[in-house]
Amino acid sequence: MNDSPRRKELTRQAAQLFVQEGFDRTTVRMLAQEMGIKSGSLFHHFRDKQEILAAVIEEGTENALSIARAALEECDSDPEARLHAMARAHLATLLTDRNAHVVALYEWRRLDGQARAHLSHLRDAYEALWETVIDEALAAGVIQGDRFLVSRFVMGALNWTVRWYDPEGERSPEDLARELIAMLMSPRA
Amino acid sequence: MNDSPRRKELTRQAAQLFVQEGFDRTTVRMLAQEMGIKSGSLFHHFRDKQEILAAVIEEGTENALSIARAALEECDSDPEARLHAMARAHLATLLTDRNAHVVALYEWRRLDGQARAHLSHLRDAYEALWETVIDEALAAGVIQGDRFLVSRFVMGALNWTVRWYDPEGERSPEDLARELIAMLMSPRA
DNA sequence: GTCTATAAAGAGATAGAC
DNA sequence: GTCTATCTCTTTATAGAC
Repeated sequence: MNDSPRRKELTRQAAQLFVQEGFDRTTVRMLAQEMGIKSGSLFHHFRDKQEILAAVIEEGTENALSIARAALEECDSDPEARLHAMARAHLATLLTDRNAHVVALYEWRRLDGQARAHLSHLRDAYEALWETVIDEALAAGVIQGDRFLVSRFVMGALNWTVRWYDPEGERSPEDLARELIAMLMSPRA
Repeated sequence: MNDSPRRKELTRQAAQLFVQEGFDRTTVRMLAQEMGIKSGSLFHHFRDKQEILAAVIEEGTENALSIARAALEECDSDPEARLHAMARAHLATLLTDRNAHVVALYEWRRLDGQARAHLSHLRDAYEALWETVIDEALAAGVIQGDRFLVSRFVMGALNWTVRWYDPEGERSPEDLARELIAMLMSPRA
């Protein structure tokens, strides 16, 4: 529809509700209330509920991608440091930011075919970034295994943290990232 | 309500739909059609839709628990073999059986408070089994790290396979289990 | 145990005034 | 850009006949 700051803000608020309640259980009336408007007004900003979901997922994936890229640029080329940076960036968008990226991962199936086609290149770009960093680590021998499987196992371990991580607990997202990478590392040759 | 074979069969069919569509998007009419009855008749077997979900999740967790226990009994006490057995059992119930256990993991949040209270001991028992096996592996030094984090990372990597595993592809669930455990193993001292 | 019929509530979305 | 009002459809669940 457009890209106004207003729409961005509404998208951000929608993301919060989608995480809390799930997309299916979030009604347009709940969304409107969160945004401080009436439900009828919502459709001035978005064509339908699907479009809100697509906006949230686009925002969440773009954000994750740009944060990951920025984190990699601050690294030198040490494969372990780059793995670590990716894991920290991923957990930051999932557990600290705690919104749009979670929706992108957990509500992807609720996108209709058209939105999915439009957004899959973004998701693919993010996953490709992970695979690149994992390839570097495999090539350097700091981890071992199959590139495809390792990347999916690592992303799975990270994505599932959403289900059990307690922000009030003692461990920080950074602790989690460090422990996960440590768990994967092969011994120094 | 009861434990008839009929109810078990209906529960099995409900599980399939819940995996395909998600709990929220599965209507009682879809459930009834899958079961070959009319929607009104459904409420003779289950008090409400919530009770169907609770039945599916109970069935899925009990099944996962008994399969994991059986797999462990076939092992000797080698910690690596036991880890491997747990991973294989877990993936078998998720990817081969492909039903109730998936619902238990992915629709837990949709349970109401009462059902959650009633079923959490089952889920805890299953997670405790995992933690025991991981403890043994930590004690033997075949893996390293924090017991709590390792078990959650491993379960996360396994649970997320549901999202990307292709049953028509070249890799079997057994392949996945083997690769995951290999990825975790520390070098022999 | 299953059916038909329907009640009651809630959903997404639209129209037109302001 | 937001409001009120409302349409239309779908949802879960119930009642009572068979």
